[in-house]
Amino acid sequence: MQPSDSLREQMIAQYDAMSAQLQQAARYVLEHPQDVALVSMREVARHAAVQPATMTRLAKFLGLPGYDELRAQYAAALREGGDGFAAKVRKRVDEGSERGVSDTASHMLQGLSAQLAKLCEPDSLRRLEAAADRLKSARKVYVLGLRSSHAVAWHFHYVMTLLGERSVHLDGPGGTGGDALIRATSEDVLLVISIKPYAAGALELAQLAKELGVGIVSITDSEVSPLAALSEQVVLCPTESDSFFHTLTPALAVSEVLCSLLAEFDRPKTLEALQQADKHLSHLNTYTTAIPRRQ
Amino acid sequence: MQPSDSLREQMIAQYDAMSAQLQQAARYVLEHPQDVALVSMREVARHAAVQPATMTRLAKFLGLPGYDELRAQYAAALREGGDGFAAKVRKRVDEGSERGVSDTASHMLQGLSAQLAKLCEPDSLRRLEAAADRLKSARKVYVLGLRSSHAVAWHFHYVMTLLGERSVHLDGPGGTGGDALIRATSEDVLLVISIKPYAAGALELAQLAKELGVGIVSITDSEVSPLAALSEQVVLCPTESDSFFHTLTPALAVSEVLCSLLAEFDRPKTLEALQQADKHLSHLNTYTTAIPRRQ
DNA sequence: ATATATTTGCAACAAATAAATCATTAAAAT
DNA sequence: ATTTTAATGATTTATTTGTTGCAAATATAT
Repeated sequence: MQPSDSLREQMIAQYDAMSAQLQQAARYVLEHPQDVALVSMREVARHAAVQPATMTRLAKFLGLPGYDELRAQYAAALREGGDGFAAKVRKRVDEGSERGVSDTASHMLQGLSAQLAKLCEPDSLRRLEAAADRLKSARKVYVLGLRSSHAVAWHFHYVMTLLGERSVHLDGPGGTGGDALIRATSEDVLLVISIKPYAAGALELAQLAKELGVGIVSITDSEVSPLAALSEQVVLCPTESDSFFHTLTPALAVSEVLCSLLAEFDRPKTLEALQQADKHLSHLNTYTTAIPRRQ
Repeated sequence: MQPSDSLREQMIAQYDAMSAQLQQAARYVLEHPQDVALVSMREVARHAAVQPATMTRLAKFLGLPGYDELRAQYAAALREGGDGFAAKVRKRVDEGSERGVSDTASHMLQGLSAQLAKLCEPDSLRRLEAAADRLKSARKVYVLGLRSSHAVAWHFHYVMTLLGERSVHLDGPGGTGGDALIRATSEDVLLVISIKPYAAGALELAQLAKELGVGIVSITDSEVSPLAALSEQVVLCPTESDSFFHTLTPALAVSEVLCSLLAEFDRPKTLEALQQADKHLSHLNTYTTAIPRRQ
């Protein structure tokens, strides 16, 4: 809520060393931090009953290049306060000052880290829970994700398969992916993942499923995503990244959380299913720990 | 945190009635409410990749006299949300009352966030950079990831395809995935993703590739992973999670970073490739922004 | 295919902004 | 008491802001 603390403390500490007008300005700033962020300098000055120039002088007195920097600090503070949870992580991003070659990588990773932290906000958690509940109640879960979202859809389906849940991946060669919906009923749910740019095929299938009475749960990137209008439950995930592309990492994280919530719901059943999968896969020699010898 | 709700809801409700540019502006506003309150209109417009005039038009479309009123509403909302203890305390209370399901989710997400943050350590960054360099020098990049790692492999390959790079995904029906290695040479590199438990098939193929002289770059979970011994470059990613399963999220993040580093290496070429891909995909009507009409 | 709206980008505008400059005033020191 | 110093207020200047008018481009209807 306060600007990087150092500023606030500095103002208090140096308050006695200020001139009368400066004190008056500083006092107002201390007592109305939001105004500094949200209102123009002249208006702040008017409220504080000082000359506009005094605000500039206050900023310079504090060692800042100008009033804009003062406002920027208060704006940043307000941002973090308003956002709540992601605050700490976001701060680290700003503080990251290593300018190197691997800076791109570092920035990206820190950004992703912040985005995941942001998913911990109450609203997101509510949505996750609601989505998990809806999936839980389904007889069968169809999973759909085209193009970039394919990775998320597939992973969700893969994990659900290990769990023994009745998961069906809507994907197949020659555009036959949608065929599995033939026997879908209103007892089933379709989990569809789609982020901008939205693949037309995924939307068409979702639309079709909805007309069949299938419940729709979606992982998408916006309240105004075309998917949102079709869905009973929507989980939102950010996709912005410093790079040329949208990131899928938050979407994947969301899908993993959904898997977890579903698994957690009935732990004994989950454990049993996993043991069964283990046995099956070890019979097939699917996994190894040593480097396999080739003959 | 949201502007008196009515505005937000109005935007969502009337979203479909907006023109393309208006939608783009509205979308940004919805997703970055703080920005509207804290930075100038022109800057918001720049971030939203929209003309300044469009922001004014958006405000008028919503029935407001001008953009200033829009900002005022968002500023007022931010005041209430960010300012008071009240908001935060209320949030905490809400959170506390449901110490159940959403706690699992929150824990997982925070854990993932921390893991990504850890990937910013110098050692990881060095490995990422080295891996990117090695991939950069390759004539062709084969990508391999089986079972759970399939998601990561596929996503990497998908992005690289958009970049126009010569990427080949070692995957195919009926176990024919390895066939693409037939003409692999020492000028090529294989990127293989594998985490515990390691799929035997992936290791076999990697071993084969190595015998062909193909350079191996791997994303894996441990220094003592069987992959590490085969690889010229290894990027390590954590996979531990609170849930029953190993998490793929860090691995995916790593692969996205690698894509970024490769894309960043030759920005002009990247941009050209992306434009070409854009054109191609729009010819095919791959993407949509509206809900497709079904006939 | 043509005509008619609608949407979009551009450029110019007046208003407002923060900072810089200078003159005046008050205070401190000699 | 006078000089020196700092503080304050008024004025000016170069930007930047939000808005508007208009033409090009696009979509829609006839």
